[in-house]
Amino acid sequence: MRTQRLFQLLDKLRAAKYPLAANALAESLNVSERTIYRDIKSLQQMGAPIRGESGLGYQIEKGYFLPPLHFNRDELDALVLGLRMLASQADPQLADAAASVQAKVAVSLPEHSQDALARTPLLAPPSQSEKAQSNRRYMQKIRHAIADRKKLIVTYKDISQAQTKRTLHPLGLAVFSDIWVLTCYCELRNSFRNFRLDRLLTVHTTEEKFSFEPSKEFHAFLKTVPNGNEQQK
Amino acid sequence: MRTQRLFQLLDKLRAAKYPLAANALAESLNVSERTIYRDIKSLQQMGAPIRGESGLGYQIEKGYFLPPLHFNRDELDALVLGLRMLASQADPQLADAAASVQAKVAVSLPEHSQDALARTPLLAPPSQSEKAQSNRRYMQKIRHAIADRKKLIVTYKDISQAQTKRTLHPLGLAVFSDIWVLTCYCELRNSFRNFRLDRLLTVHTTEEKFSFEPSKEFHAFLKTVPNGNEQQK
DNA sequence: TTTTACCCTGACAGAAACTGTCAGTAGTGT
DNA sequence: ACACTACTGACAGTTTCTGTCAGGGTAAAA
Repeated sequence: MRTQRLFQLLDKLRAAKYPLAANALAESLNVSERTIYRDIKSLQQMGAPIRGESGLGYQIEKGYFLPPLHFNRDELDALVLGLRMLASQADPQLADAAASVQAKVAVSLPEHSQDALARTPLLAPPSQSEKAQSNRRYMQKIRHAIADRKKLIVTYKDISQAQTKRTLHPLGLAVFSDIWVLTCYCELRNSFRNFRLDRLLTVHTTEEKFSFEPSKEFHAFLKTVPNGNEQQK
Repeated sequence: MRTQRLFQLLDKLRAAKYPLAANALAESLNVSERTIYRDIKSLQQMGAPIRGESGLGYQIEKGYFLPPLHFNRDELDALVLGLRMLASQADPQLADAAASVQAKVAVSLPEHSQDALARTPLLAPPSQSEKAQSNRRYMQKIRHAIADRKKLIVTYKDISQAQTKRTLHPLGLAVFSDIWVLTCYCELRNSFRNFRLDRLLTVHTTEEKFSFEPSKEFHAFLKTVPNGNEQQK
């Protein structure tokens, strides 16, 4: 538990460009400042080159304990543009995560590649269109419900403008350029249903978890789709 | 406390030439065997390549130094979905690169995260629409020209269906959900011009390189765009 | 086949470590 | 002087960790 957090702390420090203050770290790791101070001390005692400056925050000597990752130019392009495309459409939390991935990968790269990362001339400007906004609206809630296997109660406006309210097992999300579709198992109809995120009127996460039933899982749904949509292996 | 011991354990395994049995490790670290089993399990979950064989003991793959990257669930989601979104629209070479990034990251991840990667229930099915196809058509050529700073000669069909042929300095690409736009400096007009990839009729890469002129570079173009499109912080 | 030498797991209660809170000191830059 | 931050000690409550016990496996030697 603590060990995990120590590694997370290291990761955050490595990824950060500027000094990080204890209170910021405390918040992002969901512990008190006091604990951060204790953790930092532990890391220092274990040899990590972390220095803290009053009024500033903590910094770690760069290059400390890094895994050797080697990406060629195409791979860097793919990584950066992929993350940018995601960030341009996803909810803020996921967009932050994308930035954090890029930061973590960046520090584990040779220096000349680090510049290349940020300067990649492949952009995906954040979309502020109405559709994009409504996609984002419940995205985070839905992602979490999928991950936690919590039932959702949603009201949905279908193509004919009719509103329906259902209890669902959220299974997965699929993106078709700018249309996001939530795949669910519908309790009422006893079958798989898909919902466009921009047509969801309300989404309520229940505390009730749905249990594992092979025939009602995402992979079962995918098998019903002719064009094997499973992305690469 | 425990963290310390985990490192000691790692050290002992690395230093040992022959397999070490749990009871020997227990004695040298002054804990019970049970604790050793638990510690080993923790290390394995953190990605350490330790294998235990009945009747023998534990050995670690040599050359292993440190549990490397750590991504949380959101970060893994961002990485995977970002790469999938990219792969759904990009040219085959870039799509392959995306797969390769995922593979490289996967191997540097703790065991339990590796599964999570492939099973992420966030998809972006490859788009086979006409528009997607025409986006892909010259994408690779263009990416390389941007990277190599080689002039392009293109014929383009603009909104009014008029065809034009130009010599361009390709500077960057921008993605707006399913529309890909190539930003260029146009030699003829002496200004920046944008071209939709799906409106390009022909693209020819010349061997002539364009030289560096700050006012004709991508970052100069970006400054002319009000909505600071530079991604991430 | 039996024995030996190990790996590995679950349960549980007591021990130890960790944590938040509070209260206070000290350094650094504006 | 003020704002902001690193740091430390003490203490009680909570969580995690540990050892013990009681099994179940596997692979090779005897």
